[in-house]
Amino acid sequence: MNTTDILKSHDIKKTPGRIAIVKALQESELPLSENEIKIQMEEMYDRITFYRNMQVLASAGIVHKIVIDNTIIKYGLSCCGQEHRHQNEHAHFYCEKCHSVVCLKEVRIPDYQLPSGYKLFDSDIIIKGACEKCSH
Amino acid sequence: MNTTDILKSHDIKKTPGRIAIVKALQESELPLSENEIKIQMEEMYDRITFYRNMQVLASAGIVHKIVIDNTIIKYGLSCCGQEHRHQNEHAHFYCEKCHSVVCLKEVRIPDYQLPSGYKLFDSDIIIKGACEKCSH
DNA sequence: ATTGCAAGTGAAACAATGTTGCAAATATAG
DNA sequence: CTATATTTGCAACATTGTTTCACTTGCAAT
Repeated sequence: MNTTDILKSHDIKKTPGRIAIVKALQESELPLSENEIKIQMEEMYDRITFYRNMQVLASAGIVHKIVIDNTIIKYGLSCCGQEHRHQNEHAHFYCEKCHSVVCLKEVRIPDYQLPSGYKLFDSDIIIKGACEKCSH
Repeated sequence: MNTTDILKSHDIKKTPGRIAIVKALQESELPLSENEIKIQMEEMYDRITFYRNMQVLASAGIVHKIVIDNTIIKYGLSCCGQEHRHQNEHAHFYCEKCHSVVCLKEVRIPDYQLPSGYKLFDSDIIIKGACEKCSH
């Protein structure tokens, strides 16, 4: 699906900032940080608009925010906007050497047995280590 | 183990700020936020010293930092400082209604099968939902 | 108990991440 | 093309965290 259609199919207005964010993520294999997206957006980038658009894109399920720790944050493109709560959850891998983040779609998240009375809405799994390139 | 001995056994100098932080966590069933600890510390609290002491206590394995998302951060007392990487890892539960955090020591973290070449150092699991009190 | 000094503290300044209010600009439906 | 609801961009603010540096303190050796 192209960038315009992704936005249109979620009833989100097609603005230059939003198109630039989605394009940057589509052209990248890996989730990107705000700064990496900012570089691609060049002079179009505005911090406040960026945060607001990220909220819009995340609520729509088009992107997901990956919080590695409170200072390392990445944004990943979800699969054609089909990523919502309770669906398509996947773990994220953070390489402590090259600081890249990878969506581990193939790592299935097991069913946790929560203590009785607890209700599960969502879960975030961050796996830290060394990626293929960095573990030699 | 009392507060003083915990610090002494890790070769960490016993200062009023550190004692106050560890005491606040010992007296609480649940992990606490900076602000909750600050309230207990009263006029002794100083932001810079707090962050520095948290780093010291975390590297020693006395406390662990729990990042729910980049704006909700809690600090939990580890079991007698025996919590280090690769050991005693446990998931954390965040109640989206009352915003409390619970260490889920009984939820075992399964072995993930990472893609080949990837090395695991550590993992953080945040489970979000409603706690016992809030799910009725 | 005193002293020396490494370690810890606290103030100021800075940095990154994020939010809110408001006036101006714009996307899109009709 | 126009109307209008949405979006943008600026200013200001909030939270979380770090760095530098002068001053103070914990504690071990005497």
